[in-house]
Order: sequence, then C-alpha cells, then structure tokens
Amino acid sequence: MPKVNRAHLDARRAQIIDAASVCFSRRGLHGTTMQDIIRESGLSAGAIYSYFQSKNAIIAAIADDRHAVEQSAIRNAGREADFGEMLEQLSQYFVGSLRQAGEQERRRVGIQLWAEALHDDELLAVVRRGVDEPRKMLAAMAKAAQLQGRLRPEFQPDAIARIFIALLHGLILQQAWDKRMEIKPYLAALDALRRLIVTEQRKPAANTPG
Amino acid sequence: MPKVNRAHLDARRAQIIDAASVCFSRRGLHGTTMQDIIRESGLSAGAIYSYFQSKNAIIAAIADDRHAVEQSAIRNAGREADFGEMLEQLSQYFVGSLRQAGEQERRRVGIQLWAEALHDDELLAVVRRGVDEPRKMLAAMAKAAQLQGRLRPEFQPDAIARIFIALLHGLILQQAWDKRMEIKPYLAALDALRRLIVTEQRKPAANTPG
Amino acid sequence: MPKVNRAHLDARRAQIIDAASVCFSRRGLHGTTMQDIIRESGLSAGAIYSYFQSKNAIIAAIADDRHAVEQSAIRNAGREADFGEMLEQLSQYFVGSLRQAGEQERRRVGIQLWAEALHDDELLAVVRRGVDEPRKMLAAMAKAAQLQGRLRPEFQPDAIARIFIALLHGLILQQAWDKRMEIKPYLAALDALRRLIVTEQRKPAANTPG
Amino acid sequence: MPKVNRAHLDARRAQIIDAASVCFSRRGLHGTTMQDIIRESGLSAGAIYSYFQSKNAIIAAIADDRHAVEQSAIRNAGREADFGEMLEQLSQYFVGSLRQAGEQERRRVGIQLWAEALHDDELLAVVRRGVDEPRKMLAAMAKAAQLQGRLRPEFQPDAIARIFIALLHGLILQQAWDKRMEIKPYLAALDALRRLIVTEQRKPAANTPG
DNA sequence: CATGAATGAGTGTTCATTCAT
DNA sequence: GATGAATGAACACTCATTCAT
Repeated sequence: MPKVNRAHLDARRAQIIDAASVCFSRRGLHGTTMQDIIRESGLSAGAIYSYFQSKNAIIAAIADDRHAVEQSAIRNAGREADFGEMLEQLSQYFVGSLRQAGEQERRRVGIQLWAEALHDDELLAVVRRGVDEPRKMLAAMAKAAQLQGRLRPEFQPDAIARIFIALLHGLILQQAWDKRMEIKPYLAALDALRRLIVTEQRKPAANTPG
Repeated sequence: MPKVNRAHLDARRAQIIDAASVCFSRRGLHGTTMQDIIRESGLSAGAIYSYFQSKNAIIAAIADDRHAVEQSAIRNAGREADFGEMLEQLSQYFVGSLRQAGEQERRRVGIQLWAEALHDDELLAVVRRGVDEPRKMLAAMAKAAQLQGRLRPEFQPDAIARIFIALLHGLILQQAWDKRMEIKPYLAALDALRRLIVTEQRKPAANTPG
Repeated sequence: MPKVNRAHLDARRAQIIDAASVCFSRRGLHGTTMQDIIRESGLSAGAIYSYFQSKNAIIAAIADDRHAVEQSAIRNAGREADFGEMLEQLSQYFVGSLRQAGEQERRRVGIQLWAEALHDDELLAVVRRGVDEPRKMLAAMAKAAQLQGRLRPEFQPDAIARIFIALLHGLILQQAWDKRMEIKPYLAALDALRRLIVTEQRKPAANTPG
Repeated sequence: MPKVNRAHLDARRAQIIDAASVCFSRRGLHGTTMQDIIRESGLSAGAIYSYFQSKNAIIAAIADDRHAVEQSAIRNAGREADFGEMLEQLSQYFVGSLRQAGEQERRRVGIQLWAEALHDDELLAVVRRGVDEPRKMLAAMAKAAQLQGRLRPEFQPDAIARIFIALLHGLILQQAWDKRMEIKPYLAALDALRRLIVTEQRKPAANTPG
C-alpha cells in the first residue's frame, strides 16, 4: 500500500498539467518558463520534477491527454452504426466544445503541439496517432457506407476521412486566430455538405420504394 | 549612387530569409538559434543584424513574404470570373505546390507561424490578413455565384469561404505530419465536393440540352 | 518560515555588491563584465541575477548604499549644535576615511558614478540627493551661525555649503588620481580656512580674555 | 608640398573631435558608439579611422585638447605677478566659461575623462599633468606670496593650490549635475574666501598709511 | 519527502574595426 | 583617397534542471 495513493498522484499530475496548459495557452510552449508553471501550479520546482522528468515530459503528457480524450469521443461516435449520423455527432462534439472557454484554451495548446510535432519525433508520434486512428475509423465507416450505396462512389474513403479531419482542424485554427468568429454558420455549412455527400439512412420500418 | 545596389540588398535579404527558413523548417522557430542562421546563410552575425533588427524581425519578414506570395496567387485566381473555376484553380495551385520540396519546407515554417501568432500580436495581424483577405474575396464570389443560381442557397457565402480555407489548411497540416501522404486522392475528393456544391457554368455558345 | 533567512539574503547581497565594487574600482563600470563580478563574487550568473535584475541594478544599489552611509555620517554630524564643530567633524570623517584602502576603492567607484550620472537619470537622482541633502543641511546651519554672528555675513549660506562640498569632492578626485597625495596638509589647510570663516563658539563658562 | 595641407588635416581632426565631444557629452564615453560619431561628424568610418587609430585615440585627443586649452589659460594667468589677482583671474576664467553652453558640454566630457583616467593609464597621465602643472605653478606663487607676507603662513603652499583646484573641480561637478545651479553666489563666496586668505597687494606708488 | 536557491551552458545582440571596391 | 558593408569576439542575461537542507 503506497503512502500516497494513486488518486493523490493523479490529482497532482492533473494540477501540473492544468497549470502548464494555462501557461502554454497564454505564452506558447517556448514562451512559458518552468517558473511560470511553478507559479501557476502553486507547487515547488522539486515537486513538479518529481512528477515529470522534464518540461518536454509535461508537454508530451498534455499531448497524450488530449489524444486520450479525443480518442474516447471518436470511439463513442464510432458506435453509431450510421456514417452520416457519426459525422454529425463528431461535428457537433468538436464544434460544440469550441464554444467553451476551457476547450478554446486547450485547442490553442493543441495548435502549439501541431507545430512542435514537426521537429519533435516523440510528439509527432502522438499527433500522428491522434490523426491516423480517427482517419482509419472514418475511412472504414465511409467504405461501409459506400458499399451500402449511401456515400457517393466518387469519394475515396480515405480522402473523405482526411477531408473531414481537415475541416475540423481548419476550423480550430480560424477560431483560435479570431475568437469572435461565428461558429454556427460554419457548422450549418458542414451539415449541408454532409447531406450532399451522404444519403440519409432510410428508417428501418416503413415501405421503402425503389 | 549607393555602393551596393538595390538588387544586392534584396539578394542578401533573400539569402538570410532562405537560410532562416531552412533552419526554422528543420528545428522550429525556437529550436533555431541565430548561430544556426549565421552558419546556414554563410554570413556573419553583424551582417544579418544589418538587414534585420532581430530574430523576430526575420520571422516577421518570412510571414510577410509568405503572405505576399499567397496574396498574388489569390488575386490571380480572383480574375477568374467563374466561382467554380476559381476554386479549382486555387486548389490546383495550393495542392500542386505542396508537391515541391521547397514549398513543403515553407509550409512547415508556415505552421510554426500559425502557432506563434497565437501569442504574438504582430504575427497574428499578418496571419489574419492572410486568412481574412482570401476569405472575403471567396465570400464575395460565392455570393455572386449564388445570385446566379450556381451555388446552392443553403451555403452561407462566408461559411463556404471558411470551409475552403479550412480544407487547404487541414491538408497542409496532414501533409506536414506525413510527407508520404497521397495528395492526389485528396485533390480528387476536393474536386468532387466542388462539383456537388457549384453547378457548372454553361458554355456560352452551343445548345445545352437539359 | 523562509528556508534562508533575512541575514543570509543580506549577506549574499553584500557579497555581490562588494565583489562588484572591487571590479568597478579596478576596471570601471563599463570595463567590468558580469563575468568579472561572477568570478570575483564566487557566485554563479544565475545566483547574482536572482539578487539583482541587471548590471545596472547592481550599480544603482552601490550608489544607494554609498548615499545611505554618507547620509548617516552627515546626520550624525548634524546633531552637532555648533557649525564650526560640525564642519570639523565632517572634514575629519571624510578625509580620515580616505586613508583606508577600502574607502579609497569605494571612492573610485563613486567617481565613476558621478560621471555615469551625467547620462543616467536614475543615477543622477541618487547622486543629486547625495549632494542636495547635505548641502541644504549645511546651508541651514550656516544661516543659523550667521544669525549668531559666527559666520561672516559676506558668505551666502548656500554658497558656503557648496564650497564645503566642492572641497571634499575635489579632494576625493585628487586623491584618486594620486594615491600618494598627502592628505594631512590638505586637512590642515581646510581647518585654517574654517577658522578664518567661522568664529569660535565661546566656551559657556570660563573667562575669555579678548 | 602635401596634397592636403596641414590646415585641412587639422580641420578634419577638429571636426571629428567636435562630433565626438557632442556624442560623449550626450551619452558618455561608453554609451557612444563609433556609429554615433560617424553620424554626428558626417564622415565615413574609414575617414575617421584615417585620422585616429581607435576610439580610445579620439578620447585621448579630446583629453589632450582640453589640457592644452587649460594650460594656456593658466599660463596667461601665471603672467600676473600678484597671487591674489592671479587667483581672481583664474576663477573668473573658469567660472565664467561655465556659463557658455559649449563649455558645459566640454566639462561634462571632462568629468567622464576624470572617471576613465582611474583605470586608463594613458588618460591618467594626461589628467595628472592637467592637475599637477597648475598645482605646481599655484604652489610656487603661493610660496612667493607667503614670503611677501601676503598669504597667511598657516597655509601650506601646495595645500592651498590643491584647495583652489578642488574648488574649481567641485564647482564643475555641481554645475554638471544641476544646470540651473547659480554660479554667481559661488563665485562671490570664492572671492570672499580669497580676500580672507590673501592680503591685498599695496599699490606700488603712493604712500600707504598703516 | 519537499523545497527553492543555485547552477552554468547557451541565448540574442552589439559594435570597434577592417578592407575590397 | 574614401567608403560603408562586413566581421566575429564579446557582452548581458535566461532558464531547465539539480540537490543540500
């Protein structure tokens, strides 16, 4: 039985990650000093270094956390049998979350991570997993939808998956650069786009005329 | 009569910007030291600082240069009277350029700038101009196309402009994270999408049967 | 309950100020590098910068310290009710201290500060206070002595104060330029001068023959 | 016959010295860059370096110039047979010159030189000569005046010389720290002081009753 | 176990001086 | 001769990390 239990450890970890996220969002990964994180977290340098080996380890942990959260959101959406509804659910989840200040802050950090991944292989692996897994899942569901004749055949499944991800990433960028950006019209256009691509699933009951 | 002419000055400036771009692409904005730029450019510290006030000034100059180049590409496409053809031309220009190694390098730096802009107001202004101006132009053309009945009315002009930009930015990200990504299918899907949204302009002459 | 107490902090501060004084005395304010101070103090760069914000802050602290010490010497002398005795006490204090090697070193730094104050407003404020406050005190006492008929009326109180200060400053300069300068004759002449200007206060008791 | 004559050379030299003096007065010896002097003089870097070997050489030249000017002033005063009149003449010359803006600027530079001399042997030699020669002359004249019974015997000649120089140096400092300082009262007090120390020379002719 | 003072390599930048033109 | 672009050693200062207390 450890002296400090798992819950306490996790709480401290979360405390550090939250403080670091606030700082990173404010001044960027490199504009933030360990002193900033120490101050924001209310812990001591030594305490922080007993939970994380280095500043980079904190950054990596934030990336991992982000990835885990999104992964679960995507997996939830993936339970949806219908491709169109899954897309709708994912859109709503991601776009909706952007309205919350806390999520906006996290997205800002996420963008820093995207940039940092370009020259940090460890981070690149995390970012890639965060993009590749959803992409593969989306592509698989797109393929299934295509076989059911509900996704237009001219769209390659992998390409449509990439396009969907690009639309979310692109939105995150535009929203980060201009907090006053209106998200609703963007979401409406996203919906319209989806309806053009994916034909509605017929309600299981009812007589379905050819 | 200056000892060194304008061309020489511009060449030196370009030499520094190019060297810095190589470095920034390799190690990021903050991972790159002035020593790196000095080594890569083959100039001395003093020489570089006689062309740019600071490292940040080099970064800002790179951002400005990028913006100028894209601005001219967009303005060229804007001469196209037809909305659909303009979108096609822009897609081809941006997506096509991504196949060149030099452009990939520049895009990687561009992503660093996107991230840096989140906590550097000067940079944010440049990035915003680079997004807002194309967006407004696209939105204006979308509106015109809508009046001509060639763009589906359910797409708000500004939203469709944002969506197009998001598709390009999202592609740039995915390509930067994975150089082996296949661009052709993405472009094909982009084309298919465009055709769903924008109806073809009828060829002026010829009898076009319904 | 702080880990290091106030005394330790003050000791470190003094350690830095002393080391810097030694360096400044040796090579001047600008000839001294932070490396010199680091080496002389036996501390690290980081340690020094945790006590002082900048090299200039060290210089300002030295100026402040000097001012505080002199202020207290002057205030002590100011308790003396008699103008003549006060002048004598001040002369003896200042001139006497010049015989100590440590004070000579400090005076050398003081001269650097005099020069630096001419183009550093913060320093000028400190130097001015160090001159104006003694001057005003001396002028006030001179005025009182004049009312008692013990200071010749042809000397304007403020002017005589300035003259006294000039005599000390001038001595400091001459002594700094030539360490072998004999101070005793200068002090004797100072005394003789004083006796010509200020008439002796009669001893309260005793019969004073004309 | 040289291509450019001596006069031209001297003019250029003076141009550089004047420009440097302006800069040194404004920002100090170390706050002034060669670029500042280049800009102020209107010459090129190369031109300046063809007249002076280094920045230090310019500083030394300014010190030499100052010394030459003062030397001649003192020598003029030294022709005066009477000690008291010589002191008066010197006071008037030095104090009077302080009222001119150009001289104030030069004095500010002079103070920088005093400080710099403390750790620059070449400069120290110049400053010392500038102090020692007048001092010796004054001391010699003081001694003569003493033999004539016109200077009180309690003043050691060398000490009275040092005191006179200190009074001038001290005034220069006070005036540099506060341009609004009133010089007239100081000069009046200086005169009063002189009259206490030196008895008037009897007019050669005329019968002077005791 | 927790602390935070201390470390010191590394940073961006400056500027007296040179020398090809 | 005259120029001023170029040099590069040296500078003040920072900050991720450690470890004595």
